[in-house]
Order: sequence, then C-alpha cells, then structure tokens
Amino acid sequence: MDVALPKMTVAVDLVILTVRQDLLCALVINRAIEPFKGQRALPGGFVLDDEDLEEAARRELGEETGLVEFRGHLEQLGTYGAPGRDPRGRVIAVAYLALAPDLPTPEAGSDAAAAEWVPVESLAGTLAFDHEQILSDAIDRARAKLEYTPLAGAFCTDTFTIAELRRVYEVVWGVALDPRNFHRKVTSTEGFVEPVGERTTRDGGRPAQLYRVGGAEVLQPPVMRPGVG
Amino acid sequence: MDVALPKMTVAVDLVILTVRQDLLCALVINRAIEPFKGQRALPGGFVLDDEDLEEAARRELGEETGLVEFRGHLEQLGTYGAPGRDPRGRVIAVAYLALAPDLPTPEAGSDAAAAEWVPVESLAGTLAFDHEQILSDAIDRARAKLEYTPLAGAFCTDTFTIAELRRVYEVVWGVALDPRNFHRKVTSTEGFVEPVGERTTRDGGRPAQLYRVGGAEVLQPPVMRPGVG
DNA sequence: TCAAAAGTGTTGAACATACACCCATGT
DNA sequence: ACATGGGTGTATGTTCAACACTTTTGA
Repeated sequence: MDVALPKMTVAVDLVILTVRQDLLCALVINRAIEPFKGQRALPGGFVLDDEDLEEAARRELGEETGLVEFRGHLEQLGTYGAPGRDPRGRVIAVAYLALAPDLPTPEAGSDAAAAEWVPVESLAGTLAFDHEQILSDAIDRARAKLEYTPLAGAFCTDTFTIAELRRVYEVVWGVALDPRNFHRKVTSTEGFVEPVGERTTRDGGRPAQLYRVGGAEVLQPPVMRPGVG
Repeated sequence: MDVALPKMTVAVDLVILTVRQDLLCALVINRAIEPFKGQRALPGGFVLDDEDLEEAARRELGEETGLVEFRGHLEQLGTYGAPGRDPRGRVIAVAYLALAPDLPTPEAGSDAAAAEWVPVESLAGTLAFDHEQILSDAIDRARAKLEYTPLAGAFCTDTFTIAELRRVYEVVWGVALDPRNFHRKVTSTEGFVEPVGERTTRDGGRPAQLYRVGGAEVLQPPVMRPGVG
C-alpha cells in the first residue's frame, strides 16, 4: 500500500423509523457504557473485518429489533467522519436508514433490551455523538423520498388500507391530506399499490379494500406533494 | 475502546461530472501504479488522520482539477466497502459527486497530469476497482437531482443563457426539450435563475439574456421531467 | 435577404383542488 | 337512527405540451 496510512474504525449506525399512534418514531437505545453512558443514541455497531457494510447494518438491525429477518426498506443514508465525532478515537460511521411497519417493542433478553421507540420530536438535544444530525438527515431523506418514490408502503404492514397509507404521509410530512383525492391518486397510479381482494373494518366505518405495495416498478411515480390536496 | 476492533483504511473517490461538447463527461485518471496499473480510475486518495471526509474530498478535487478553489457543487454520494473491492486490503471508499462547468483540461505538471475528461459512455468496462458502479450511481444521482432541485446551474459557468442551461438537461437526460416551454418554465419559477442584465450572442442568433443561479432558496422547486415538453 | 436562435401568445388536454354526495359498517 | 370512515362524481382552476408567430442578431 502506501506509507503510514491512517487506519480507522468503521461503524454502522441505524436510523429505524416507524409510524406509531400517528407519530413518527425512531428506535433508540440507552447507552450502557461510556462514552455518553446513560444517554440515548442510535443503535449501531462496528463493521467486522470480512463484512460488507450493508451486511453489518442488517446484522445490527436484527439484533436491535429482535427480528431474525428484517422485512422493510433499508438504504444507505450517508457517512459521518468528522475527526472529533467519537471521543474514543477516529470512528467513521456509515449511517443506514430503515423504514419499518409498527413493530412490537423489542423484548427484554435480547441485545435490544434497552431499545425503545421514541417520537422524533422528543429526541431533540438528547442524543449522543452526532446522532442528532444523522437523525435529522434521515428524516429529511424520508420526507423527500415519499415525494417522488412509492416508498410509503415500507411503513405499512403486509396489507394496508388506503387510509393507513395516507396517514403515513400525513405523519411524516405533518400535513393533512384530502382522503378522497389521495385515494384517487394512489389507486389510479399504475403499479403504486395493488388490491389484495379483501376488506377490513379495522379502521371503523365502511369496510376498506386491502392493498399491498405494487410488485412491478412504477415507471413514472407521481409526485406526491405535501400540499393540501 | 473494544477488544480487537478491525481497523480499516478510508479513501475518498471523486466523480467529477461536466458537460462538454454536448456530452456528459467524467474526469478520470490513468493509474501509474499497481494495482490496476495503466487502467483508468476515478480520482481519489486516502483520508488523513485528522481530516474530515469532505475536507479530504475538496483537497483531492483541487489536486486533480488543478483548481485552487473549486467552485461548483460537491456532495457525498455513498460509501463502498465490500471486503474484496481493493486487492491491497480492506479499504472503505467514501464517494463524492462534483458537478463542474466545462473546465479546461488539467495541465501537466500537477498531480492531475494523467487526468482527462472522457464521455461517460466511453467508460463502460474500463474502470478499475468498483469505480464503474460508483460512476453509474453518480450519474443516476445527477439525473435524479436535476429533476427536483435547481442544480443544473452547477454545470454552467458564472453566467449562462437559458439555452445553455437547457442543453445541460438535454445532455444529462439524453432527451430533447422544447426551447420555448423550457424558457418559460425556468424563468417563471421564482428564485430558479436571476437575470444579470446583460446579453450575449455567443450562441448565435438573437442576443440572449444572461442569467446566474438564483441566490435565494427555491421554496418549491418545479419538477423538471425528462419528458418532451 | 436569409438562417438561426430568443422569446411571447394561444389553445386543448391533463391534472389538481375542493367539496357534494352516496355507501357500508359498528353501536 | 346515527356516527364513522370508504369511496365516487364533478366543477373549477392551474399547469403542461404543442406549435404559430414575432424579434433580433450575423452572414
């Protein structure tokens, strides 16, 4: 290689977002060790010697959520490497963004014992390291991606009603959308969602069609704007 | 820290894109040393011990383009860390995307002596490491960003005509746009571009107004679609 | 006078917003 | 019966695509 190349530790940090009780929530842990002991932080861990980055992210994701296999959306968010960001030394953090349906609270006994879902608004000023910046970038990314990709389904369970999907947009963007126009837009966009042929009354009122995320690629996704309509 | 944490080398790789002679081009170097000696690669280098990631990217950018201070757009693209991607050992590459106006070819004498602008279509199958993947991701990113951000100006010189700006979209997307509708859309969007008060005839024909990139943030950027209009 | 490029006007189609209205269920 | 949410119809306004047409230069 070259002379005296600096060697650094590489970590993955996870921003796992979900919508619960009409609030955008992130999974955070309570740090059991120094530094920042007792403070909240994003889940994460170090990348092993022969491990790919996404592989490390999926491993941590499984450990933190208690799920053997994570079904949902996972994407790389960005890499944070300011020299002073970790008091233990030079640590490069590759952040990943995961979007999950409303998972049960992680159970005790696993590594995730100290993990909990917290509304993102309650996290301001409480996170260790530069994790507040990472979280903020993650929320920006999620908001932006809803606008021009059919990603909202990643926040939903296997099958969902149009109203449940709409609530995802409303919570993430913090706006109210017209239920009727939203319904039309989503169902009339080829490949966005596909009906599953069943109905549910779990939202109350008249039974609603159940849908799942569209299987085929959406050729020209509609621009979902956080407007009023 | 912890026991036996793997330490890795961290590099930055640069995808520097520009539009020259109606072609989308990237700056590539010819590797002078092993591995992949003689082959083309993206410019890049290792991150120093006390250096931030973007700082390293800007340093390399200056060295490769021969510019003291790079004026243009620079953003983090993604991080590539597959265990086998560098035959010398575990190297994590943080890729950055730079968009530049049509710069002069880097001069000999600098580190950039071996650097040259190459149309991206000519690069298929010629790049070292996983740089073809990185380049492909960079082009995808640039294409997507033109659609929903006012970023095209980063490809232009200080002042430019609407037709020159349009040619950026046409080259990056590989489509023809209607000059008249494009003109209307761009000039009627508040903050997208601002007139500089001068005219030029460098494109031939009737003199065109010169513009510069809008100073204020564009509140609601228009969706520029690679359609026909 | 002609070619070339800038820029404006106009028109029909597509789409978005707002909202009236009906449907199907639980209580 | 009535409240609740699902879903359709429709009017109005805005934006978009297409293109006719005028303006201003260089050759």
